[in-house]
Amino acid sequence: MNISAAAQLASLPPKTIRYYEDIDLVRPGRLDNGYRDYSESDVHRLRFLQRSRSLGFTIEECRLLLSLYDDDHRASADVKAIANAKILEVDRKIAELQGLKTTLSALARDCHGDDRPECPIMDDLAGHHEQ
Amino acid sequence: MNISAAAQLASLPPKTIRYYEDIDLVRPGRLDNGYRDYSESDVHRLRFLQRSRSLGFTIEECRLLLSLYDDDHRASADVKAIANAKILEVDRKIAELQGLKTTLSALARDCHGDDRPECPIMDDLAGHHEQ
DNA sequence: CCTTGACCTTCCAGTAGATGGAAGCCCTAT
DNA sequence: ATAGGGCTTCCATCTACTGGAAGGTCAAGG
Repeated sequence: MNISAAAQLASLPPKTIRYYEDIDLVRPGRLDNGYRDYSESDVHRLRFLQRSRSLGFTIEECRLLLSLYDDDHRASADVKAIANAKILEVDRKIAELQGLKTTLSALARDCHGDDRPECPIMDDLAGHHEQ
Repeated sequence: MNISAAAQLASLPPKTIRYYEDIDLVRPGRLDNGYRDYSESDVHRLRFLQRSRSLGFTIEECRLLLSLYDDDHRASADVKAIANAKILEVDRKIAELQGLKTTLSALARDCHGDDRPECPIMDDLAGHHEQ
């Protein structure tokens, strides 16, 4: 499959996909005419990248996550430890999004749609969980 | 409060906080000696920025969200519409994180901690929700 | 067969969002 | 008064793309 089909499936611009190849995150095959040729599994990687990047993971974090699947030489114990660490991070992000949603919902609820609300929501703006 | 105290409370580097001032996201006062002076409400803004940036919202999206609280001239109907749109986005992000967590949990579970798992999890890597 | 248009390629420049380091001022503490 | 750490500004660098130019490829139509 060519790059724009892959782009469609992965919800990523072709430019970004080429960039991911430059930095060795994905290694599509090439056709005789020089066109990149993406397999199903390449598209899976790309979708994974799209998802985790849009959720605030850095490229290097994504590379690490992908390496969990790639690296046959990595000890399983390492894989497990890294995966568990990332799960905690994901849980934290979910909690933060839920806090954000609470803030936004309060704002939407308090807006009658015709006048400016009193909104002391600013107090809540930053969430209340200490870290 | 000076910049490093604010940095501590907001979980942001001082450098980033100065940058956010450059691009007019936060406007701390100044002491006579030229030092920046952060109020509680400045720190709230910064925490909010830290939170939403780390969750994948762009600076311009953050600016929009903050403007919901700032702009006394914006119609309430607009605030409500924007807040509701962002709530949908937040819900989508939460769902994606839950998908990511499922993937990572499966990986951690299938790793016995001593040997390489069979892991056909690659199939699941990109999540299964079409967009 | 040849052109037109929509692909694809590489390369190089520019943007967004920070981040690092130098040079110098401020403050407290010995 | 001088050593330390914190603060300031400014400029360079980095990450993660994004845009555009210049040119090759391919399927469709005249």
